[in-house]
Amino acid sequence: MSDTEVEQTQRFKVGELTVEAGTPILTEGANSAQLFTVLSGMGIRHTTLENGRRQVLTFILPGDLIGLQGAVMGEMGHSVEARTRMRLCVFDRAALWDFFKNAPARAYDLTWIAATEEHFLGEALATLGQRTAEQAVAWALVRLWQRGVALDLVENNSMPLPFRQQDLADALGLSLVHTNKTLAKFRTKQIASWRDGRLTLTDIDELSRIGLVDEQKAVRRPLL
Amino acid sequence: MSDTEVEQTQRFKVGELTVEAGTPILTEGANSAQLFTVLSGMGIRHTTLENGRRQVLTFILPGDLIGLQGAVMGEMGHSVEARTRMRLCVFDRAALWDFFKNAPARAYDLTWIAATEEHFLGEALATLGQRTAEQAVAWALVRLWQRGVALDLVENNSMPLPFRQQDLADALGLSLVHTNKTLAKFRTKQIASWRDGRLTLTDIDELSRIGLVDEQKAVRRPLL
DNA sequence: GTTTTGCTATGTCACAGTTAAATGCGGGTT
DNA sequence: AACCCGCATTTAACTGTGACATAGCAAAAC
Repeated sequence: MSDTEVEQTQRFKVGELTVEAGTPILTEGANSAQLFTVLSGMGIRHTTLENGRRQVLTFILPGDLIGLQGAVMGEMGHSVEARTRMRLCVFDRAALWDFFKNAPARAYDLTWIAATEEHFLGEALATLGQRTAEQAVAWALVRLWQRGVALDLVENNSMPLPFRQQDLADALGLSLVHTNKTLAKFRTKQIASWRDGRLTLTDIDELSRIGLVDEQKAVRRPLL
Repeated sequence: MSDTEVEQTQRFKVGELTVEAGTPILTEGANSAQLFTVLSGMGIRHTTLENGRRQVLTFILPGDLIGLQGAVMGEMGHSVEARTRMRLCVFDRAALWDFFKNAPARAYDLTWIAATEEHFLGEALATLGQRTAEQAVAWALVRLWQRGVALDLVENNSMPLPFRQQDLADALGLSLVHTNKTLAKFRTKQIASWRDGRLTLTDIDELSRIGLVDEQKAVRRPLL
């Protein structure tokens, strides 16, 4: 971001917020008055069907924008929940329109962010629809790993991954048992190990091959 | 759209284009110089995995915007293909930035459109992940029906649906055979009938109940 | 008129993944 | 020390869906 862009963004920033793990940040169906950029910490976006089943839409990592959908559509289509303590930069929704009028470069970035989220959801849709369970778990770990690399979260072939196995299962439309078995298989084969809230990759090439990921770098996207 | 908005949009319109059924409009991986609004006709957005399997991301209906993702991200993450003859309103990608500078209201609508697409993909993801095959097919038919109603395409409880069963199967991550069997079940139960390129709904309430759809109206969104 | 092609329809069998239940472990609480 | 809770792990039984094969039909091509 250029100095001008930082200044423009700072003008719409209301403040910062810290939430503890487990805190609901946004609620499906509610009308939210704020958007947030994630400064640190991790969380999930999820939605619940009438049959009580939960779908995790995306895992939230630092740099992600939260709440744009509700801001422009008037009502949140999903909920957002913290999985660790999170620090958030808070933006006022009412200022969104001023943002478009006074900072077109930043507004363009917002559309870019929305398009990137859409692209990722499309990739996830293709995963659920056309990858097997093993391929899907591999795909998810590779994608999370790539984000971790981009965020400089990786040390000694390991990065924090403070989610539950049920979270990954609900993201991929798998049962908890099958997800557990698949992760055990990767651990046994010494490809990847996820335990104690950390992901360790031993063989990124093999995991990418299993997940049918062409190992392109994480998609470039702006921050708000 | 107000008169001013129409004028602003018209200034970025390059022209109109008619494509025949089967024509690829945008290609995954390519860099596209244009965006399109669908004036008439139908198509599909799809992507193909390394294993050769095809995922249909969305069905394209009149009013949809095509190519925004490629325009802001620099490269199309999926392909777009006409399923019938389609008339498209063509916008120049190079003019997108001017759009943001000179018509903030229209730029805001673009972000709104992107957020709406994202919301739909989230709902589709939840369908693939947490609905059974029967529930998924019912969900898809209800959502297509609702769009048909909003577009005034429905006559005598019937609307055009010029897609193949393989398209729906690939949208829901199901096999063609299973999709065929499920559609047959709906026909036998006299809930819905899809044949000869037309969808006829006999019992929208029952289909909604099966599909776990709360029958809210189609999400409101702007046009470009 | 015949053949080919694309799509839809149907039957059968196999299995990838689900469901239900039980167990183990570590951390927190009493 | 004992108990409780949340999460991970494991096992067994089950099934929804996929794969395969075959057939029918209409339109297009020859």
